[in-house]
Amino acid sequence: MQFEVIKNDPHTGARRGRLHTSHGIVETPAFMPVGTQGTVKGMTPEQLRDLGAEMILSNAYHLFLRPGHEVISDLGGLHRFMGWSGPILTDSGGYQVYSLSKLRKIDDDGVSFRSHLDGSAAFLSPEIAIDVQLALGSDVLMVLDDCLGYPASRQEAEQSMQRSMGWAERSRKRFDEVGGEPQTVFGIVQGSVYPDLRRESVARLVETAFEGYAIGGLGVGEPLAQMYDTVEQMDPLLPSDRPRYLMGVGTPENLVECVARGVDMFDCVMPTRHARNGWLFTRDGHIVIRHAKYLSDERPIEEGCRCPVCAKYSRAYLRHLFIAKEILSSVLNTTHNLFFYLDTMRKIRHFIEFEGFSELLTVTRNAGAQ
RNA sequence: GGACAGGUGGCGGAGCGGUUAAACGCACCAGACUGUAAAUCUGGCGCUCCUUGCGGGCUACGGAGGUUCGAAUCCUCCCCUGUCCA
Repeated sequence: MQFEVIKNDPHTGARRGRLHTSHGIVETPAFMPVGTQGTVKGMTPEQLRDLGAEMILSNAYHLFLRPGHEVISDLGGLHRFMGWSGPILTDSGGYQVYSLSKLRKIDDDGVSFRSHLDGSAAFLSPEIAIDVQLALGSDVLMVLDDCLGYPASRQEAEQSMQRSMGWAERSRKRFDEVGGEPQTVFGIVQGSVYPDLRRESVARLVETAFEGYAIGGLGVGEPLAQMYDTVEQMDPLLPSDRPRYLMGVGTPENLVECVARGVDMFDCVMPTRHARNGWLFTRDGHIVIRHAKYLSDERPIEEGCRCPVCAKYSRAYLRHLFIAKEILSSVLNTTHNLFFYLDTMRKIRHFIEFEGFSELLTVTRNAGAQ
C-alpha cells in the first residue's frame, strides 16, 4: 500500500490524497460505508460502486463469529465472498469491546466475549484479531484496541490506553510474522479526551510504526468541541506521509470539520442506519420520512439532488414504503444517504484541490449555525 | 318466533364490585441513533386546567333506569351483532 498527498490546503489542515491498494485506488479524504457482516446493509457491491464508494469497512469480530473467518478464507477471502472487488478495511473488534461491554471481560491478554448470537464463549487477542483479518484478506487491518466510552476518568483512560498500546505492539509483531504486503495494518490512538495521554499514545504508535494511524475512542458521547480539539491535537503529531483515519465519525458536518483537522478517512454507520430508521440527509438539514407532513409530498427527498432515488421517487412514496415496512424502503433510503455522504466527500476533495477548503468550511459552518 | 354468545378507547382484545382513563397488540404522533447485538430502541396517545405533580376537574366501557359508600364489572327493560334451532 502506498499513500500520496496530492495537495495540502494552505489555510487548514485538509489534505487531498490518494491511497493505492492492491484492490484499487482510494481518493482521499474518503468515506467508507460500513459493511459489518460482509454487506453494506441493503446495497449490492455494484450499487455501492455506482454511488461512488471506493473502499468499505467490515468487521473481524462479526465475521469471526459468523460464518467464521476460516469459512471465508476457504471460499477465497472476503472480497470474493461478498462480491466486492475494491479495497476493504476491517475493524478488529475493538469497537465491540465498547459496544458489547456487558458481554465481555477484558484483561491484558485479550477480550473474552459471550457471543451475542448464541451466548457461547469467544476470545479475541491482538494476535487472533490479526490472524482473522489476514484470513479475511483485508487490505487494511486494524489493531485490536480497547475502545473506551465517555466519560472516563484519567486513571481509566490511562490504563486503557496503555493496554491498547501494548496490544498495538503485539499486533504489529504478529502481522510482521505471519502477514505482510500487500496487506497493511493501522494503529489506533486512544487516550480519551486527555491531551497528554493522546500524545503518549501517538508517540508509542509512531515508534512501533504503522502504515496508517487511526484516531479511536471518539464519537462515544463526548462534547463535539472535545472531539474536534482531540483531532486537532493529533494533526501535527501524526506522520504527514501516512493516512489518518477517524474511526466511527460522523455527521456530515463532523466530516468537514475533521478534514480541516487533517483526517483522510472516515467510516460511520450513520448514513446507513439512519436510512433504515427513516432519517434522510439533505443540504438543508434532515427529514424524518415517516412524518405525516410527507403523506402527499410529491417532491424528492432533496430538490436538486443527483442521486438515483431523488431522480425518480417522491417523499410520499418513500414515506409509504417506510410506514408499510417494505424492504425497498431501506434500499432507497440507504441509496440516498450514502450518495449524500459520498457526494459530500467528492465536494470536500474538489474544494481542497481547486477552490480552497476554507470556503467549504465556512459554508458548512454557516449552514450549521442556522 | 326460540336458544345460546356477545356489544369496552381509531381497530383487535383483556378486565368481570373499589388499587381502571381502563392490561396487551396494532395503528397514530414524536424523539434517539457516530469503528452496526439496530429495517432498532424510547416516549406520548379521552378532553381540559394549572403553582407540571406518582396534581385538579370533566367525560367515558351499546342506551335508559336501578342496587351499592362505590359499577365497565350486579339487576331490569330497550337497541344492536353473531351462531344455531324452528
